[in-house]
Amino acid sequence: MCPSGETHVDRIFTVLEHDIVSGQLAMGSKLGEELLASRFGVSRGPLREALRRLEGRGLVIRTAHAGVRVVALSRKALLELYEIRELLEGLAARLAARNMSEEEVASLRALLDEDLNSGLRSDAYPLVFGDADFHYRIAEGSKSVRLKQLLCGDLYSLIRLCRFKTAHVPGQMQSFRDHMRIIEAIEDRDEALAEFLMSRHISAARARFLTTPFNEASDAVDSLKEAGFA
Amino acid sequence: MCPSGETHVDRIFTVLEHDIVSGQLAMGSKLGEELLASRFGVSRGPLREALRRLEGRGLVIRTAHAGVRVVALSRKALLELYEIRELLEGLAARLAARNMSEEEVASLRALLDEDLNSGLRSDAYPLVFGDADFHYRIAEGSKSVRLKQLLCGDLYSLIRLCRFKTAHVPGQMQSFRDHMRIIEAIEDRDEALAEFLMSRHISAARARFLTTPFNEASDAVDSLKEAGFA
DNA sequence: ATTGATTATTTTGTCAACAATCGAGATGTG
DNA sequence: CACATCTCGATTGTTGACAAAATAATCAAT
Repeated sequence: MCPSGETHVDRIFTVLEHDIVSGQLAMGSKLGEELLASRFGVSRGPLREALRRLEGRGLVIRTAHAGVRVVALSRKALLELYEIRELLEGLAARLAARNMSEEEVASLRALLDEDLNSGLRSDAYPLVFGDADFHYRIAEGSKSVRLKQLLCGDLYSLIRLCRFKTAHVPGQMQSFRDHMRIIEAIEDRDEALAEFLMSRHISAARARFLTTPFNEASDAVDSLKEAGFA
Repeated sequence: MCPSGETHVDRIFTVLEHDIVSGQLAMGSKLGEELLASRFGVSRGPLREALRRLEGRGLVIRTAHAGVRVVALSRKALLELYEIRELLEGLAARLAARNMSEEEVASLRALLDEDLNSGLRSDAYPLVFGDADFHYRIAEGSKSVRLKQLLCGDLYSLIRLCRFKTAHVPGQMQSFRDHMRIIEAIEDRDEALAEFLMSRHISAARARFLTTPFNEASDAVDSLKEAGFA
């Protein structure tokens, strides 16, 4: 029933995590236990445990006797995430310039060159994925397990959760040029420059986000909180 | 049976979290379900859910059909944590200098003055608590809920987990002087200085940690990992 | 005596049923 | 008509039992 070690909880956790960070489950959605359990073809027990794991990672919020909902990130929370990510991605770039193997550097360079050829003509969608991949590899290359876990597992997930709404079409070219400069710094093993460029890269993304209208429901959440209802 | 909203899972989670970060549960300890369930006077269901929450927060590690153990932090992992905390605590100090209310600043100042009077004569133990309280208030004063959650909930917990072993008796006076300088910077609303001082404060702690012999079992874990057994 | 396979026991994973709690709609009252 | 209360339905919290897997113990063979 459980092929090769993977338990039901693991499977459900993975699927739900993906559905949340990919935006298929809207922020604030209620996750009824009975419904989800039947959808996954399991009992409520394993499902609840998977939800508890998501709760521990801050992707869902459970209120006693009321059920669990997908976390609703307010504009303020998003800005906090960007502020943190600005520092941590910078650190990752610095460590990557120090610790990445030559093979990893070459592979990343190849990835960027490929994006340059295929991504320029078309829409922004492949660039979004390319962007995710780029940052993922930097985190990987930092050789810091905890840092990679923080950036890829927690922070980046939550940001991507909202990125799908705020189309960041403007600035995609600038973003790509940032990436090019960053990998040049890494190739030169210039730690300080890599950190600076990456920090500024995130800072620019935050600034771009700051100017977006942000017509989301989370604004309503903010209003409620400010009014003292939550 | 459940007085006012707090469910069994919440209670167990809180107790276990405290027991882990306070060192009462040694790193790598196995947490048998049946035993713990009887100790808490509940069934295995809620206990497992609490463990799943801890798993999501990275405080325990579960291997399928083998049980859950308290996370064993290697020396390398500790250093990674210090590296991250250096940046994040600096950010917290900068934001605290910007966002802390006058009351919070005054209260923090009072706390330090009190420590100065009561803590100088005696052993280092109250200073450890004072240190935790100091950093907690800075994180709180940053007014960034995510940052506070990261520092207090995850990073600081894990570091305190090992702090109890590495007696940081040397440098306690220097640490206290650092705190004094930091609050002065916050009182002056000098964001850059507060960030710099706090970063250096953590950096010094890391350097101190780096020179400790570290006679722990996690070294064995490191050796095993390097040998490719895990 | 050590190694290997095999059984036994313990521990974990899952399930279905029960109890407790909350929310919505109905009902009665000012 | 507004408002408070009550009842009922639905959802969550908890439990004990059962199935599956892994560790521990047993024993035979070299």
